[in-house]
Amino acid sequence: MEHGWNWKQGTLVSELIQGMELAKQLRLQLDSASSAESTDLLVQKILSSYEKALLILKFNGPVPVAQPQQNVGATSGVPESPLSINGSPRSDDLDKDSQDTREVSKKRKMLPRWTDQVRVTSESLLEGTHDDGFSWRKYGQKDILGAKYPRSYYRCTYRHTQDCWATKQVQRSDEDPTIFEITYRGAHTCAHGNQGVPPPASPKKQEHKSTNFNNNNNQQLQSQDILFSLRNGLRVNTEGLDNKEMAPSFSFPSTSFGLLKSENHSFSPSGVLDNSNILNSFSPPFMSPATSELNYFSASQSQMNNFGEMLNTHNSESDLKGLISANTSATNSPIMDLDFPLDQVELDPCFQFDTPGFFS
DNA sequence: AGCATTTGACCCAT
DNA sequence: ATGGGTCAAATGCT
Repeated sequence: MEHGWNWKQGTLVSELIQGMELAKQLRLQLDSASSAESTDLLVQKILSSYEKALLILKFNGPVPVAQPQQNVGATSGVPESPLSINGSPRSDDLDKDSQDTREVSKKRKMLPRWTDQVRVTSESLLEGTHDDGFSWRKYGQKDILGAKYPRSYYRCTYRHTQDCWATKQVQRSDEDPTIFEITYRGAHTCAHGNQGVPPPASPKKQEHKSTNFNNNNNQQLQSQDILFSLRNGLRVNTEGLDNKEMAPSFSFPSTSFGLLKSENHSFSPSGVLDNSNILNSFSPPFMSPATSELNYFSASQSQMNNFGEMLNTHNSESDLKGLISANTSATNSPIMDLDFPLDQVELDPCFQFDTPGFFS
């Protein structure tokens, strides 16, 4: 462990915890309809905490130490590993060298993974043409043991042309058939999904269509995304965190986009970040093109990517992971909220987490 | 013709 | 041995 990072990590955790506590206070205040001033103050404090945390993350940069490939996609969300991927890893590579196949498989396994739960409304059922700006191609469907509905497998259309290894799985919920659990793996590296989305067919769709930002510029927008995400109720799921996959699952409440948008206008993160593009970073409800599976995001994939990547970037697995996995094992629940540590871990609010040596 | 989906088979991890 | 994930030929659609 690097001492410098330990210290920053401690501060980071401290800031995050503080932000979480403040958010809880805010929630209480909202429940009790407190004054707007105190609410604003809390919001500012929360934002300040997360900003600090983000700055810590940002200035640390990628961990230079050789790491397992699980975090190679720290900035782009998709591994930029030297592994040679030719898009046809199976039969072709088998002939050439089985090593390649293994590495491809390994790479795929290491892709960050997160899950989004989305609810299908009758409206979206009818619209049927929602798009998240990314182009998916279905490559498989399987009946899953114990699941009522089959699971569908999608990959980025531009896997071969742009070496984009993003995939997603869509699984209809047994309990609530209107809910689709979408598991994403890897972030898009293709330009298509993140360039300006083609003009929508109707003004209504324009409202739902996101202008996806370019992945290459993701870094600039990460902070905005994260702040916005947090402000709108970030949920972190550990689905898939089976102690091998490090990427936490980020789930955003399926709030209506109208609400998100209107709220966002008043969101000003202390002037440090230009949030003028935040609106554009959100993806609309969508339906996978030409598929029978309905799904839509409540928040853009890139947002979830970004946050997961931020947490992964530095591979400071120990503490954040520790917090998460500890709870996972304690509850044995596949899904849990990020706010668990504050409920289950007794923290002295006055404790100085950035005390040198605390995390070493 | 070109692209997407379907679906049985295969591979791999457990 | 089994289940999940992926491939790729067959088929469908535009």
